[in-house]
Amino acid sequence: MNAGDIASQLRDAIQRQVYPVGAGLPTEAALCERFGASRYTVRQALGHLSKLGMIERKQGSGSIVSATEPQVSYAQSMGSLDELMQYAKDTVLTVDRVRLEPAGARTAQTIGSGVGERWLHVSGRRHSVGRRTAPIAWTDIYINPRFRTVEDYLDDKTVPVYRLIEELFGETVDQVEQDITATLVTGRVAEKLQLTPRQPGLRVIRRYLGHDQAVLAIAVNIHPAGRFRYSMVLNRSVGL
Amino acid sequence: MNAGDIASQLRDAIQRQVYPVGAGLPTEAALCERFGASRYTVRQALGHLSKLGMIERKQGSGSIVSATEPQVSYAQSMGSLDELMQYAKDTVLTVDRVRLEPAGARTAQTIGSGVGERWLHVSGRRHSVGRRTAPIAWTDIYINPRFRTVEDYLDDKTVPVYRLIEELFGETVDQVEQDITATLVTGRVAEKLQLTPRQPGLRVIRRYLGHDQAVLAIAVNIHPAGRFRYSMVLNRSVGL
DNA sequence: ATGCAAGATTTGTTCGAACAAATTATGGCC
DNA sequence: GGCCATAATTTGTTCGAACAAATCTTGCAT
Repeated sequence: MNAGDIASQLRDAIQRQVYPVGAGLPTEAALCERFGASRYTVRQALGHLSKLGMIERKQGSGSIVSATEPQVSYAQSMGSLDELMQYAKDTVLTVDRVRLEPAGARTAQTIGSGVGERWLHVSGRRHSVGRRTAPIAWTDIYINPRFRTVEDYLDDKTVPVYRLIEELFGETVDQVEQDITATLVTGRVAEKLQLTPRQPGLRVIRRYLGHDQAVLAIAVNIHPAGRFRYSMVLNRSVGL
Repeated sequence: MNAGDIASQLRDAIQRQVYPVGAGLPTEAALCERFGASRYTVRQALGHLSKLGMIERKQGSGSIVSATEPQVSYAQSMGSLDELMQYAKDTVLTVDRVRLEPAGARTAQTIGSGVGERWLHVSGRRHSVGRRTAPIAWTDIYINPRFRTVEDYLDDKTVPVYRLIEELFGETVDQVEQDITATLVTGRVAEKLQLTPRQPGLRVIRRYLGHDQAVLAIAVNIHPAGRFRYSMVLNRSVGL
């Protein structure tokens, strides 16, 4: 009997509650005898179930059933943060203004900072590279004052700000929180985006968090309808 | 030398371009000799590098270096499709209409079917459960005619349609494609959502794909601004 | 030179064995 | 009974070996 078959049979047994959740599985030695397989093969099968999240194994103690169904999860296939941004490689940020300014009440709410904290505020338009088209987004970036010296490196517009922070300060972005809402594009932003006012748009807020959950930077993007679509593909994956 | 050390040394060698990307790694036998380890141990180390996405292995051919750095990926933490939908558990779908109707040109474009194909079209409003609030979405669901008999099971409104298909037909949703765009909510939809016309909204299209990339169903959700926010948290992870 | 078949190479899978490390059970001592 | 050292149990890791499956190489026949 090969590893796959053994794993399959054990999975069935667990689902038929031959081994209920919380109960122990037979020992490796016992399974070897039952299936007439070597310990290597049995261990491969058990390792598979473990990866599926159906059992937990503990040295010296044994294996216990932790779930009756594989812990499926849908993982977004994303190789890097650039893919999260999707357009980073093909777009250029044209900086309109850079200022170290105190957060107003609404801004503090948006970026989760204290009112009056002086974060570096970078704003500008994001264009497709190469072609002379209307901008695809208006961007407001709020950078933690700890990293305010990135201001001097904003020339190279193809490098995302979060990457600048990573490289210049040795920080790593460990987590990104992203919110997407619908909004009405009006006033100055509509003008900058060469848009007739009161058009619908996508408001994408990204919070870049460091290893200790500290906020490194926040980017607020306003995308006019029709110029941007947020796509993702989620694959069924098992375990993790 | 143990498996971890071997993996670590090979990783260093790859990063120092002793084995450049595209080039082949030494064979297992050679690595056994070099590190004075058994083939089992060497294979464990190679398997680790493979999981990290740094090498690709092919039976009969050998291992080639595919990347100089571990392929870090930002994985969306999502235990199930219900989490992708986010609101499934706390909302109820009130079905307005169910019809087997031929796809028009625009609908066929949206759902990726042929014009004239008769898909089961379910439309309705999605409410928060319990409270008498304005609906948070207008939903159009297009179901592959293969599964049109789910029509008889639509009563239990808390069960998402994709789950009905999974359970009734033994299908599994292997992939979900999701597109988010901004839109203007007008006409009949605005009315059904108790909305003054020309409000901005979020248009979320989800395509549920089976194991052979076959389209099982498509859901189009229109969320009025302010009543819905699409949030996600992405964690840095290595390997996948 | 070309094409194909046989052989060599390389990774994939399984076996039996041995020891290490962690946990649990046992038994004696107070 | 309670405590602690010891033994037994169980999983973790590694070894050497053998064969299978996929790929590549070689050499022969045409």
